[in-house]
Amino acid sequence: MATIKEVARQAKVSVGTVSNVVSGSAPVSPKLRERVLKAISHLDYQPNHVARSLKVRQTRMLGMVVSDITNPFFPQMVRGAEDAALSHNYLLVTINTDDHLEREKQILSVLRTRRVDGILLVMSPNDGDVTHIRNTIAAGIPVVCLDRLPPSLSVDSVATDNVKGAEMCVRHLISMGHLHIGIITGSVKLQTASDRLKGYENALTEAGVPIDRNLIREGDFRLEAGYRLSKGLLLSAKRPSALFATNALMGLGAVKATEELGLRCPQDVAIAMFDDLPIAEALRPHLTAVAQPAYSIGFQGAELLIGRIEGSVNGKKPITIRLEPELRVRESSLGSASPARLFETGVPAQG
Amino acid sequence: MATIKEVARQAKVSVGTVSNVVSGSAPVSPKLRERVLKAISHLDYQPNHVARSLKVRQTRMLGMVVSDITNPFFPQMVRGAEDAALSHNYLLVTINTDDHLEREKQILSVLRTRRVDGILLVMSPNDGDVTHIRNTIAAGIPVVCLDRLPPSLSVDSVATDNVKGAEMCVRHLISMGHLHIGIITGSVKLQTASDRLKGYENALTEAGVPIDRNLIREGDFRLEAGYRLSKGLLLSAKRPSALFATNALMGLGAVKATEELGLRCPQDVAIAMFDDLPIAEALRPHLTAVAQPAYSIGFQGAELLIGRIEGSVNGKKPITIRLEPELRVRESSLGSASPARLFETGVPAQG
DNA sequence: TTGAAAGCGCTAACAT
DNA sequence: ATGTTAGCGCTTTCAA
Repeated sequence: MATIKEVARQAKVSVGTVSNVVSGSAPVSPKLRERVLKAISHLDYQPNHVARSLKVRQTRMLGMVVSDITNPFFPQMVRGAEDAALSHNYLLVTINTDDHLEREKQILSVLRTRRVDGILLVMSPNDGDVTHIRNTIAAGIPVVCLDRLPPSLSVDSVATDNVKGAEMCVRHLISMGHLHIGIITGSVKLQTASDRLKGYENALTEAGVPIDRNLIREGDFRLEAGYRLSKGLLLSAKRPSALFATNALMGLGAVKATEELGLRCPQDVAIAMFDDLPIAEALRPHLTAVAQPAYSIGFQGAELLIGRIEGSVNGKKPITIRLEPELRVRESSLGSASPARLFETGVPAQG
Repeated sequence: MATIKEVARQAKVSVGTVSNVVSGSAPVSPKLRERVLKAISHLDYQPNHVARSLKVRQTRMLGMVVSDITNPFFPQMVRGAEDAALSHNYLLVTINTDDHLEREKQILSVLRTRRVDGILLVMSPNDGDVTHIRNTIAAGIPVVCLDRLPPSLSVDSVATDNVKGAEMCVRHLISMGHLHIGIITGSVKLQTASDRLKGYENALTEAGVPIDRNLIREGDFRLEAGYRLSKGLLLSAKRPSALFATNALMGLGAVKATEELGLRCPQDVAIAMFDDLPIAEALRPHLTAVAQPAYSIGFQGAELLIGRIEGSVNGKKPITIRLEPELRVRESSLGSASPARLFETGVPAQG
């Protein structure tokens, strides 16, 4: 690979002039510019960005730490972040943690050593152990948290209003006549999960329906957990007439469990979930879902981060962006709870 | 951020000694090592990987160029590549092209300027215009092509045996009594697509079924195209009794079209597709699919690439790895073509 | 075993 | 407008 020196020699100019031609940071006479350009194309010269990074002390790289890109919620978010990053000439480096805190710590350390200019972080469940994040910020690397929020940390963040989304969803189920609504949730250590649970409780409470702890089942945000917890609920003495899954994978698990038990959706059990799938409408049952603006979360997160990096956003107070969820009602929740069915399964109509 | 110099000063040793402690590349006496370690933790020193990269002329970064991470086939592949990369201490930088050739060229140029050590590439449709890839390789950056193969380029590659996968799938449909099988395919400019088409034709031919060009519909690998092309086929005079979708998104489009026309799957029209979805078994109808080892493609691709980079793999001849697809038969293809139905739609049983 | 110093390829300050 | 040069933070020879 040719260096700036070789280009300079071939064009019979100084390296400074070549640099000026390449970066346009200072005027160069047409004659010399011509010669430089010719040498560049002749030598197939590509500036060494590593050397530049060392000199100007910025890599124009952003770290993106997600739990698992194979979870269909994240690719959209990553695309949003990538589009914003590239439009500002940053490169996005995405790494998965699988929600392991130790891995997250290690990755943050790698990103520091790599001197990324900033980090977009989807936190792992952490029990308040956030010193690694604090240290990263203290080392001068701005961090913007996406999707999940750190209860005990003052940091910029972009996320959906999860309480509200869950409220909308559960209110809808109640309006369809369901009073016995099971919820399957990921780790309530994640504020995402606890907020959705709170929304569920709010909606029930405002409708005067007492909270039944038996209807609340906690696992992780994977399909398998959704399947297992749903099965537990559907086989319990007081079978719920509706299931609220707190993310898409758990929702699919609920569908699988429902099917496997020979129950019809929505006639026997209604299902609604947090997160919509891009492919949802192509599949049966058409699932009622709370759509999150995943792309926007990524995009706005990256914009905010870049604002911090470049100083256009300043101020000590953390910036909190809450995006609006959208309820998409589809057939999976459209069967109303029928007293007859409730009677059959021995569950008396409540309220 | 502390530098190696500050650590050296604080530990009262030379920078060379600090370097040796950090990298372990030369022995250091316990006494000095101790002092250095203390200074490092005291200053929260993180070596500057950018400076190291400049000096040793390797970034330990791999570029991963995919068409679109929101296509559910790719996240698994990326995970495979990431796992392999991280285990060898490489960082994976993933970028989307949306199958735009111009964008691919631009990204390859960015990756060169960034001095990545190697590139994993899922090519865009290119009409044989591969000089940008050739140039990248000529510049000393090894490239391994994944999933899609360059007909006119001698380069390492890892992909599924697409001909075979399509053959398996179509043979299965034939064995279920289908002789009038429609195929919806992405751009046949991609060898991936043309190979699957070839497999389709092979299976028909070996069964003595003549190829009907009317049953072959070409679009791109997106859901919308799958939907549109399927609708066209299902509304045509000779409605096929089975649909073979050449990727998952097109398959979902086919499901949507089938539903929308009030046709039952598999009773009215059987559906089978290339690519399995991790979430497939949670959804109705359960789709018969040719599963590709996406994770393996990514993993083995990265291993091969790293082998090239580090010289453990050499030899001028390109290495071609073909992985075996696996047919997963599910309910969407289990209805056999009934003569009665064929009669209804005016299609006489053939063969 | 340790220290001193050159140099990776670039930018930017300074001199001309 | 152009050339010269110091220096970004590290690794690695070479000498001691």
